[in-house]
Amino acid sequence: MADNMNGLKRTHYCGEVTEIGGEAVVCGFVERVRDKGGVIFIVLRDRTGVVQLAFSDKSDPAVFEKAASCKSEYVLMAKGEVIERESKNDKLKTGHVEIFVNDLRILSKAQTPPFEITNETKVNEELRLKYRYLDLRRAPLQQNIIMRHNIARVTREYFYENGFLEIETPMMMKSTPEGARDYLIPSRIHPGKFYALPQSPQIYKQLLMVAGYDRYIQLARCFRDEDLRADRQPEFTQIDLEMSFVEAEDIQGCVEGFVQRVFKEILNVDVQLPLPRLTFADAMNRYGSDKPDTRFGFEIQDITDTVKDIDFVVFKSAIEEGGSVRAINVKNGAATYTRKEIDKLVEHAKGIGAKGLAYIRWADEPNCSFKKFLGEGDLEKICAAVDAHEGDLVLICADKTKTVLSTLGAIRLICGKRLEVIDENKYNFLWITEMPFFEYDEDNNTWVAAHHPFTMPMDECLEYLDSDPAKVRAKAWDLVLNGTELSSGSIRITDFELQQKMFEALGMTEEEINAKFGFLVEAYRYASPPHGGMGIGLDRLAMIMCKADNLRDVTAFPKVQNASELMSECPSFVDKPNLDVLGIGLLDNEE
RNA sequence: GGCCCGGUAGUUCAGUUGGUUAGAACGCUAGCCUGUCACGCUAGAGGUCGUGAGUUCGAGCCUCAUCCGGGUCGCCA
Repeated sequence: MADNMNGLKRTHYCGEVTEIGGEAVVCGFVERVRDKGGVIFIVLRDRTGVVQLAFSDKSDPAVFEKAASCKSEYVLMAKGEVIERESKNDKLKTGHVEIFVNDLRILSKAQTPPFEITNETKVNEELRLKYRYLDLRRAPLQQNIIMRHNIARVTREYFYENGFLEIETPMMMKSTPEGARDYLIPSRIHPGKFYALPQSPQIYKQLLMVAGYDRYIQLARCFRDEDLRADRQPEFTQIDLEMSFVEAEDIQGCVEGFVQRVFKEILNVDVQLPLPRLTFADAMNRYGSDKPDTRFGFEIQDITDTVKDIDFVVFKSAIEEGGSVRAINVKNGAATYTRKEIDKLVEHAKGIGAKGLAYIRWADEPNCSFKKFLGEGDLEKICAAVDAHEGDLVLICADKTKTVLSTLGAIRLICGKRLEVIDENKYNFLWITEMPFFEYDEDNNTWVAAHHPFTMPMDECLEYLDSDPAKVRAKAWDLVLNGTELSSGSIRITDFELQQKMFEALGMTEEEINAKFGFLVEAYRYASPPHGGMGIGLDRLAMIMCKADNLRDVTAFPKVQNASELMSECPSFVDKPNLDVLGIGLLDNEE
């Protein structure tokens, strides 16, 4: 039988026992037992830190014997006098004190855990996720979860102070199959009908503006049934906001104030405002990405003009087909790349869709992979064009411009990481503006909305809506932090006629529009303030602020790559009666 | 769905051209130790080498399939 807590009340958290003298009652988990024979030390841990308990065989034998029986991860409560340690441990906040225990309660015994609960761990993540509740005892993970709490707290404080109302929107809503796949919820009362979990509260927050709530904020759970990545979980939390009577700059200004506040308060990092801006077109041209990491250089340079007369078929055919030749100059001693490493980069480029990479490696002298096609002075011209010097590696890609940019953008990131030129203590925010309104869908030869279909086109682009979709830019923008898309926002269409026209431009028939979004179009018939808003990825923000490299480290109970949870083993089959009541039969897996 | 990486005691890893009884560290168990703090010392237990098939006199190692996990491309309006 375990002991109880009768007669004891916690007076201190472990990490807060710092004052010598007086009595303390602490609770927590056994981090470590050091049994010296006549004296025993137990390190006790809770979420605030650790404190050392001391026991002697000269004092109460019952207490001493109980201390000797303690093992890792037992849950204890201990009362005793806070005394000075004979020799101090400078590594700990409580390293100068210990509690000389006169009342010890073993509240719960633990079986030996499947892995050691230590701050640093090399244990396979699969095992840690199966026993997530044990992994979550580890201090680094607890600190991440606590930091995430604090980010959420500061978020609420900031937006409340700025006049935002926190309003909950439904988790069960109408399925709108455009964009990401919905998670569906079958309806028992309406057999054959389904609710969807929200991909975002987009429509509801717009309707809150129609309803006159003016400023809305919600830490909204969102769900997308798509494949996972290190920075993508199927369920995630968005700092969702919407504002009335504003232009893009007003929303951006509000969010800038928020990031400045949260970085100052949580990390004591000063974020300089206003944040830098880059148009979407410039971002693509310079970094080959709509979410560039600007903490390092290696920018993409267009050398089409420089190489247009060189008799190298790879360059020639790319240019003739309307593409371009572009290069990145990988500095920082990249010429030390071995042939094997360069081959690997080329393979990677091929994996992205490029036909290959040409290169100039300038170790002792410029060594060029397409030397035999070069004329007198050509090499010098190319080197001059990209400012190449000894020690540099110039990687060149020739193809359709879109392919060239995405390839070099990806290769740039790989080189940046490999050469360790990225300052981990830097926080480079960047607004990406003037996003394209449409994207060309090459599979179906149609234009599709690059954003949700409620996004307002830029005023001067309205005339091209029908005639030249490629020219239309949106009143939409992203906020990028260190190469991660943190946030996305737009001004919404509030004119029902324009909204109708947008749906039509996206190829929807009137019937489809009415069936899917009729209630939204109708709402705008009753007048609406001009409005817009943003969604800020709370998980990604926490990930970057914790210096984690995946969302699992800032999510208490994350899913793995196949969208299952290793601890509870969900998703799971359900019994046939439960399916019957929903009117659902299965094609496969029926036994 | 494609590509890349990984899977050997509880954990982290080593394991030679394919060759005797598969090792180490930590953890665990038992004992000793009055000042440890990654405590120390002694002894011990602990393995279907992810799973299945194949090649071979012989497979942890080679081949094929498959499962699980990670990264990434597609996908994520």
